[in-house]
Amino acid sequence: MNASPRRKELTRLAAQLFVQEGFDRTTVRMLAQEMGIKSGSLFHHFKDKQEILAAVIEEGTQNALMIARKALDQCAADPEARLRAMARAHLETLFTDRNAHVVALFEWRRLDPTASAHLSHLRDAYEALWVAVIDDALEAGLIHGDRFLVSRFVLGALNWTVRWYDPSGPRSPDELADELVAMIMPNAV
Amino acid sequence: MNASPRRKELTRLAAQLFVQEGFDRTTVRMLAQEMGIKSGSLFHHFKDKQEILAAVIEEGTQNALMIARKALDQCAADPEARLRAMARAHLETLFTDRNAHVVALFEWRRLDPTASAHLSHLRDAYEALWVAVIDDALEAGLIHGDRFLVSRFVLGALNWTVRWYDPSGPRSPDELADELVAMIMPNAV
DNA sequence: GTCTATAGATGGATAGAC
DNA sequence: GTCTATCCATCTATAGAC
Repeated sequence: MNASPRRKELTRLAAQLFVQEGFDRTTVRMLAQEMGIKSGSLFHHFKDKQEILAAVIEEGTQNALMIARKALDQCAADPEARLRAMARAHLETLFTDRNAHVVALFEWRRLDPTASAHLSHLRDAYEALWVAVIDDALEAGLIHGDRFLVSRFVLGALNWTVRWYDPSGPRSPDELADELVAMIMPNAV
Repeated sequence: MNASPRRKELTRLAAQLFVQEGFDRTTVRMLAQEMGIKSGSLFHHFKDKQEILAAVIEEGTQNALMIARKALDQCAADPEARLRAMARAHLETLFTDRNAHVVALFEWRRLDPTASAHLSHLRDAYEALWVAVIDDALEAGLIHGDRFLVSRFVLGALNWTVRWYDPSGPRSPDELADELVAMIMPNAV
């Protein structure tokens, strides 16, 4: 839709608040203050609060998709390397880029049905990327199990890091990703 | 605290609504209606909405702890069997017993600091159970990695099932748990 | 594009009768 | 222990001036 630089910046600030407080507890007054305007002015940029959430989630999922594609493009065809690259990319969008992807994952249910339907193809595209990479690893015999189950377990393990991992701690997001891959692929290096 | 049968029943109903709607979107009027009383009467049983959440989360964590302990008591000392038992117990409290444990996991951040501090020992006891079981599997050489990382990855994979798994589908929670254990322990049966 | 002002709705919680 | 009635805070969203 509308993707003015101004709106992009406002979306970025909204994402930050949504992660800190959760969507429901974030008021339009809080959003406006963070953006340096009054709450009434906010509705010049967004139709309503729902549209802000939709913008954040679209941004976050789009971003995750782009980062993952770039990561896959830059690495070899080796299934293990590709799996590692996906895990790293996922954590990068959660902790380095920050916020918007976290909102997409944890506040998806707060989208109204229309917005959810409109954005689901983005989420599906991202998950399809994962299933393809998992598939390759399965065919190469690196891991075993059902493609969808493995994908969802791995994504669950990665997503839940938001609840406990401190990116300013001793371990980098990349190391974290590598540890997860090592856990499910014990025969590799 | 107070654990009258009446309060237990109200807590159970509250858990159901909190899972369906989320804590923030659940109003005291909705809670009262589900309980068959008027909203004013609710405050005879609970000091405020926060106390309802605390009751649900205490119930959910307590329950997870009990189920897990019982499961461990009933199985052999074999590390693989114990890990499988823990995974099964975890999914059992999420999908069979239902609701209260889901609230404990997904709405913990909504607890006020006092309640959170008061309940954290329960959550810690449950996680300690996990770390101990993971530890045994590590020492037995069944899996590899850091004890805390493995625990959190596994718990993350299990917790995230709430977002996608349909317990009324073809796969039972026990089968799901077994698939996860197989994923990280590929050399076992 | 931002402001002030406020409408209109809904939320948590209380008081006091029964 | 439940009811009715209601207070009061707060929230989303709108209207119209600048």
